[in-house]
Amino acid sequence: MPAKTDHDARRRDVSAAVWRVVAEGGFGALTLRSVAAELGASTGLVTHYFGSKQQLIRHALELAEDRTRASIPEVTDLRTALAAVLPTTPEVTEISRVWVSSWDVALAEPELHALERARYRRWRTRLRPLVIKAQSVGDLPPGDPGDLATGLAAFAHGLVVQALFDPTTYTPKRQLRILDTHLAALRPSD
Amino acid sequence: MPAKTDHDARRRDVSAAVWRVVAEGGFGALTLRSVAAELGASTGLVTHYFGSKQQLIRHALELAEDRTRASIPEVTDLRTALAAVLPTTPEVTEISRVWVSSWDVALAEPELHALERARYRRWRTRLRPLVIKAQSVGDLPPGDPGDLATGLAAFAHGLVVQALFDPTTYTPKRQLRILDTHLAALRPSD
DNA sequence: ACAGTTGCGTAACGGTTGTTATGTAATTGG
DNA sequence: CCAATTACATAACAACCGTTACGCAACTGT
Repeated sequence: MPAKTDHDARRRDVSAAVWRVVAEGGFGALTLRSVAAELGASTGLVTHYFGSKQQLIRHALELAEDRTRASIPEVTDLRTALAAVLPTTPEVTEISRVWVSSWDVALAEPELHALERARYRRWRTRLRPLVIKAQSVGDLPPGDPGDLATGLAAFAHGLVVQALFDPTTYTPKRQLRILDTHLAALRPSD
Repeated sequence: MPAKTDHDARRRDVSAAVWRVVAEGGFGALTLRSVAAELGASTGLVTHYFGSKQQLIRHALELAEDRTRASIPEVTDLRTALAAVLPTTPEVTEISRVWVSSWDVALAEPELHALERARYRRWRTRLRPLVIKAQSVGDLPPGDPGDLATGLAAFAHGLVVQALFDPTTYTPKRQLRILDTHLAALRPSD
């Protein structure tokens, strides 16, 4: 019944083209035709694997999530968890670019808005035990771990945005230094 | 020679329509026709006052800057300066929405990218003396004031984003509490 | 070998986009 | 009063958008 080609492999090709388009031009540049052109194929191929533009956008966000997860493998340490989201490598820079870019469309469309909110909640939930651990060894002051996780996530993402707009100023080394001195400043003395 | 209508007043009308469009739908929704429709006028009127779409985008960013400046009047205190950018009022929420939304197009277009970088640099420069003052009275630990300003700006903007996506969780009160406990945690216990 | 299914290029469709030209009414200075 | 200028609606324009339909080639199970 099924035809020759490896469906999943082809889908991954389209998927990769979607990523390249969004990584370079943001979500404003994501169109069926730009993906097709990036792939050197026709729009028919794109619609064959992704029925509509909504699904393309959805898929781009899933890709961002997958790549984020892949770039942050099983972290048990707060500093590492925060350092992992900073654009200190081309890979993470690309991912960050896509996330920040997605906020325009995510703020406009209620469904994507809810998705992004859920994503943030998951991130803070993942950060929470690391915060508690850091508190227990005296690396962080006492206080609501949720608020602390929010603050640290905020610090990290805010730094991401500044680094994206000013990569010359915020070299990888400088980003990590700022993170480290920030964490050091948060450590209660004794 | 000139005709009847008050040119500047009319221009402000168009300007207000531009703001309403961007505040509600983000930069993805900013088109000549959406502005005209918002104004109940024709596209001819819009192009009469703003020649091209580039200028419309540019103007929307200027508006955001103006409103930001207007909502942060002559701040001499670090906490107030940071609290002023948090979306704790409808007005600041609207402005924040526009800024975050603008990052998609700002990351894509080199000219807007440079503008946003400059804007961030100005903000940090304005924050710097407040940081130094806070350090001198023992509210902030010693260290590079530039790095501290970056970190505090990052914290604030990161909190802005989370609050925009989760206003139920981050009520104005909670935002300010998170800010205050964060600043308190940064105070060296000498 | 043939019927059925899949892969995907081609292309048409109606709608929207930014830009530009045209027309017309109203105002003003001489 | 008239020539010049401005304000703006109307609308044409080519380009582009997402979606859909069509058609053909290639493969598969029977």
